[in-house]
Amino acid sequence: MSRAEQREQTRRTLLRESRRLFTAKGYGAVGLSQIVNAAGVTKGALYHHFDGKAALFRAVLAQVQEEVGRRVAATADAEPDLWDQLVAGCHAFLTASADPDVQRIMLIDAPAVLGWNEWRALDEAASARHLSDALTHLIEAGVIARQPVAPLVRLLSGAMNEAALWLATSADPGDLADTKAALTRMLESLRG
Amino acid sequence: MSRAEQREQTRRTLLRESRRLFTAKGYGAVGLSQIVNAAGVTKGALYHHFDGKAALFRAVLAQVQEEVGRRVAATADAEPDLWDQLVAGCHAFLTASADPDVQRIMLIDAPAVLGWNEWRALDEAASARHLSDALTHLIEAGVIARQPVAPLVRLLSGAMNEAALWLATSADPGDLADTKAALTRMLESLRG
DNA sequence: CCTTTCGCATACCGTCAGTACGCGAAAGCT
DNA sequence: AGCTTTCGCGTACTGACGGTATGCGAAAGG
Repeated sequence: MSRAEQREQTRRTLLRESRRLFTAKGYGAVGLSQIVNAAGVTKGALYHHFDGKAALFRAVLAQVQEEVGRRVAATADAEPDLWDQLVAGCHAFLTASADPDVQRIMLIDAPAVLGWNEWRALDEAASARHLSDALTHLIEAGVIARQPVAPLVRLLSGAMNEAALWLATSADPGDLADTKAALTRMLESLRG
Repeated sequence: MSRAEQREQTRRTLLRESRRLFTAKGYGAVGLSQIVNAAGVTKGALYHHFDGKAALFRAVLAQVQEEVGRRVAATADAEPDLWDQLVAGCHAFLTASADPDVQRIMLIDAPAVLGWNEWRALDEAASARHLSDALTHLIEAGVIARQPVAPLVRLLSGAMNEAALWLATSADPGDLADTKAALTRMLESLRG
């Protein structure tokens, strides 16, 4: 195996195993020794690829955010109508957030580990950007009233994040439908 | 000084200093040695009063939540009309969340330190309960449509938490007014 | 075939949360 | 008052953690 291949494989294994452990136990409860044991390497390898525990977490977070962003964008783009794209994207975000990786890594640990400011910047670049773009286009198209977009994005993004976490612990499968209905009603209020 | 007085004073000093440090640096970046130094005691005293670092944080969080709950309830109760109570309470929550203690301790660190489940239970008992009660009363009174309350509470609670954090880093003072306006529009959609 | 590169292992360090135990002063008891 | 018990807290220690310095051995380059 060539050196480049070996390097890539080690890096991918570290990302995979750390993501698994972070998801299962949370950032604080996972030691570097557990990660390198699971990956079959040593701390030397880890520090050769990443600047430390937080940097490793950052790389894992980037993966998760990229996956969520792709899923949301794909679902939204399937709708021809601009308004339907917004609704479909929001529903897709709720669905994607059912993934335990998303919940623990992206919604719970990330703000505390990276600080809220950095988390917000990454969230903006990944998923919230789609929401921001959609709302801007809808305003340009005259579908919803002209108003500041930034506060709306934060309100809606926060609502969806929190609802997603709540749905994770919910026993009643009807809760997802109820939440989507309530969220849709909130969105509809923008069209009024 | 009597033993009871001494005990009480040590406990209060520990709570005060740890709250100050947690707010300034965040839970993870504060060591127990810093806390006991600031309080003028030793780790023996800390472990005599609390079961550990997480338990100390829990006690601090309870303080913060209680303060926020009181402020929100007081503002809401000043309104005679049931609907105005809801709006006033939500606005009061946004205002109260401008406090750095609330942001760092209650909104950022608490979910990661205690886990989201415990955080949610405490949040429910403290501040979200008021929101839940208000919505239930409004449904009983026929002011808003009959619908599941729990998803609404999570959506609105999450929206306000996130908006509060965003407002904290906002430079434009008009953002608060814009956010309150957007939030009010969301609430109005319930009356439709 | 010799040299350089570099991916990674080994061994170590400072700091942290948490624990075991002892002291000394206040509180109860006769 | 004196004697004992209680208990608030200090002291001294431990294991585990994140992080660093350094060395080795195989692949790449000439």
